[in-house]
Amino acid sequence: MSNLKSELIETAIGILESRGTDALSLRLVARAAGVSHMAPYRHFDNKTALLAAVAETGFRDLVSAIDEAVGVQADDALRSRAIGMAYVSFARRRPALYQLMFGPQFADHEQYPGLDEAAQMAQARCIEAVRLLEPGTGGSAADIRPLGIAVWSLVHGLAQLLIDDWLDLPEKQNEQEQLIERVLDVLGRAVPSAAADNNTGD
Amino acid sequence: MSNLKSELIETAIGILESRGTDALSLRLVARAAGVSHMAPYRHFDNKTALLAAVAETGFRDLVSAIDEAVGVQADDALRSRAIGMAYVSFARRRPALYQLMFGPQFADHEQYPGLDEAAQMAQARCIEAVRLLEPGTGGSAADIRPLGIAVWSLVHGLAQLLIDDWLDLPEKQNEQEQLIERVLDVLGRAVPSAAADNNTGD
DNA sequence: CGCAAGGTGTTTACAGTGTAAACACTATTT
DNA sequence: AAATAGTGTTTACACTGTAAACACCTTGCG
Repeated sequence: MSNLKSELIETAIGILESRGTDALSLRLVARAAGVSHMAPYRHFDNKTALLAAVAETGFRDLVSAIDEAVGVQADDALRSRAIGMAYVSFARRRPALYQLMFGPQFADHEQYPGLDEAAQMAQARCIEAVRLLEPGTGGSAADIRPLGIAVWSLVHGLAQLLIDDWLDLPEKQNEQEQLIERVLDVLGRAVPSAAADNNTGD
Repeated sequence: MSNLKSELIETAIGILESRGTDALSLRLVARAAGVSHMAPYRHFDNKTALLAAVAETGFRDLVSAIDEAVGVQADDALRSRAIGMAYVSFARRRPALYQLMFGPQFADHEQYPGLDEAAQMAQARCIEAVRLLEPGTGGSAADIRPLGIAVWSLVHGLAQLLIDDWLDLPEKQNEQEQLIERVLDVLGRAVPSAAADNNTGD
């Protein structure tokens, strides 16, 4: 019963990651899956809908990657850092997928509820990273929002800049990772103090 | 003297901002400029090259917007914040252009030197924002790098998330801006302390 | 002057794309 | 047994990026 649908998604991911975004055409996906070029339309309204399904899978993979990395760490501060690192690592490991996930194709991504939900789960991990860093502030849920957004923004922006090679990194890989850690730690340092003084006078 | 070349760039920007990225085809640009669909090839190697020229213009506009906004402010801290706000405002004002600028089309953007140079100028503004926030540390140029990257990442990521509507913002526009300011201020708060302790023990 | 050369634009042609329409087969429901 | 819904196919169309050949118009040089 419609094993084709998920097979198309997997095939699409395969093409995306092996031959790049430009090569990802509906017809190629169909051909690679061994069906006629119109078969995908029985399972997806149009190309964008297939891409949305691919992106949703991507978000779920991202969340899994974060959760795995975090599960290992015991200390709160380390777990928080691990979230950021896992996020960025995922983006670097699967750049084409990541770009698709945040691509401009899904202008009104509320049209794709699964996509939206999966993305919110990713965002939730960023908010969690903030919570872990807050010493013991229980109730100030309203003030945590800008911090959560800041974490997501930093981590997402860094991922984008890394993927698109806008930063000129050191060659050695461990130096690269050290630099990335330092960038992430900038926010890590900002968060606790932020919890202390939450109203900026302006 | 090839007035067509710049006219194609302007026409492309016009189409991009009025009808969106998907509508931006070489043939439409040519038609809108009143020439045959092959004329652009006399001035650009291919579609990507035209898009690169468009993106370069975008980066220059971004830098101008930042410089204008900053020129008004006197206080260092305010100028630093103004840089971030100008950056994000630009992205929100011209979303399609901004997406193109950072789009995945220019995989090896070193192939387009003008693009790369213009983008580096934008990055320079972020590094400047960090310098302005540093009280009086003169020589620690090496330590400023992660901070500059963090600023660029934050500001870029926030712009992307805003444009693609991943954040659910408050309706009122001044509340939106206040939220954005708070997000940017998170880093503003992190930077001075970062200058004090530059080696994270790990 | 004549004429080759190069720059700029045009027409024609082609393979590839997303998608609409009509059709075929198969399983399910009534 | 007959109607229906689901899943796949073939055919067709408008549109895309780009290659090739051709026309024109300037410019420099003998």
